[in-house]
Amino acid sequence: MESKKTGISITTIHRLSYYSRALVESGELVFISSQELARLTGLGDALVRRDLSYFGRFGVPGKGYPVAELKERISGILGTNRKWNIALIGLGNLGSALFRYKGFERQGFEITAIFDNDPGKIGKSKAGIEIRGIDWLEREVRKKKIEMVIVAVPADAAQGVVDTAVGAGIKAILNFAPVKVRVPGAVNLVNIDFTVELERLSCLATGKMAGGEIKRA
Amino acid sequence: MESKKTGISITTIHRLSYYSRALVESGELVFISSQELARLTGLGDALVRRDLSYFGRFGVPGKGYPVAELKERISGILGTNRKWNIALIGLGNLGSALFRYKGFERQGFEITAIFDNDPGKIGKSKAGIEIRGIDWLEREVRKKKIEMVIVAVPADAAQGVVDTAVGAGIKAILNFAPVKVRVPGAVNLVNIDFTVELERLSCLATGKMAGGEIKRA
DNA sequence: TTGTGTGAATCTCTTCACAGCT
DNA sequence: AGCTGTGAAGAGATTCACACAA
Repeated sequence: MESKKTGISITTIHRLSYYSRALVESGELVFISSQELARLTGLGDALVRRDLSYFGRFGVPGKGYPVAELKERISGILGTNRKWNIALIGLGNLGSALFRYKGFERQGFEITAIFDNDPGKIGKSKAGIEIRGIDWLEREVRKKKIEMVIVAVPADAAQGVVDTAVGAGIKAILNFAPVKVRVPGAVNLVNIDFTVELERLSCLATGKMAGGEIKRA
Repeated sequence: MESKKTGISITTIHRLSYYSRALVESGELVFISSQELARLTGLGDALVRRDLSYFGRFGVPGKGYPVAELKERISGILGTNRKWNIALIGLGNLGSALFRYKGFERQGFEITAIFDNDPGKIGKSKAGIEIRGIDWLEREVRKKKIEMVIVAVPADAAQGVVDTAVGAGIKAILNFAPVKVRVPGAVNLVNIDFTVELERLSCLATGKMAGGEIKRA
């Protein structure tokens, strides 16, 4: 299950998102050079070329990369050339904000089911989606062909709902709860942890550290 | 300005947050071994020791690290042993959710000023904090000793408010807008980009990539 | 001439393995 | 005996620098 020989590293994947965004912003160019892409993303041009070389060689010497094809290749890799049905678990402050967040739909991500354990919310609807208890998860996953869940519940409930999601066959989880949740190796988990990021920031802002300077990203 | 000889890397910083959290969960131990800390965080024990060695040597062979001192050291590095006054810019869905987010206060982060450009919101109060237009930022930063801002505005407004914040002397910015914002070298910027993380997840879930497997984090 | 693709060099992070402290 | 701290090895990631294609 671990990496074999060749492989796109996770850091490259991360940058692909930025290239993708830069391409949208770059307007109506037909070709774009690694140097221009580097400028738009704040990265080095050699790194851009190295990253794009994983797709096989399709840059044109003297001109750059064909923008349309590049976009297509990247969205193929990122999985944004298709639709993803997502279940949102937890409709508190954060969950509600995420539900209304506009950035998701544009990339083919759509929240099509909502779960919460508050009896006051269960049965109500939000933008046409009925809010269910977590015990409905497995049923809804099957019925609505859900492949991804967003976990926006309190820390102490997170492992429980993640286990339920894994039990329902979910293979992709975006977790906002500030805890280390455990999943089987075959399940993909990405964490977004506000507290950790704030701490990273306060650390940087605090400046000089014991024994030296912090190396910037 | 770049790293000199010794320096704590940004990846180490990131893990310090996890150690910190693990220590809180670890209960009333007096000493904790690198192995135990590794188990709690899912990391390797050698890595834990390497990370903690940046603080100078204070682990006790045969016993482990003194928990109380370790906590103190880590919060000193992370800057969570003090209070941070934060301005929230943008009180939309996400901004409102962040304002009510409980996880911040516990670490000494407190939102003490709120800015928005919606005339319908300006002048109103939220939990005792009056909502101001962005033109009040500099005044409020001075008056309330604000050192950090959270940017939760739409993508196209982000660079503008970041520039304003930088102009007001802010040196630490947590940006939620899904764009690459530019800041002077002396300003610390941390981005939390939901779209990028979702794409990372859909990429992982899409599985085999062109030319090979993805290497897991 | 311009800009790709890539070996080789460099730099950084992680793991190994073990000397030495308690 | 148990566990830290760290040199050295290993694994990756990034940058350099240049042959080569259009």
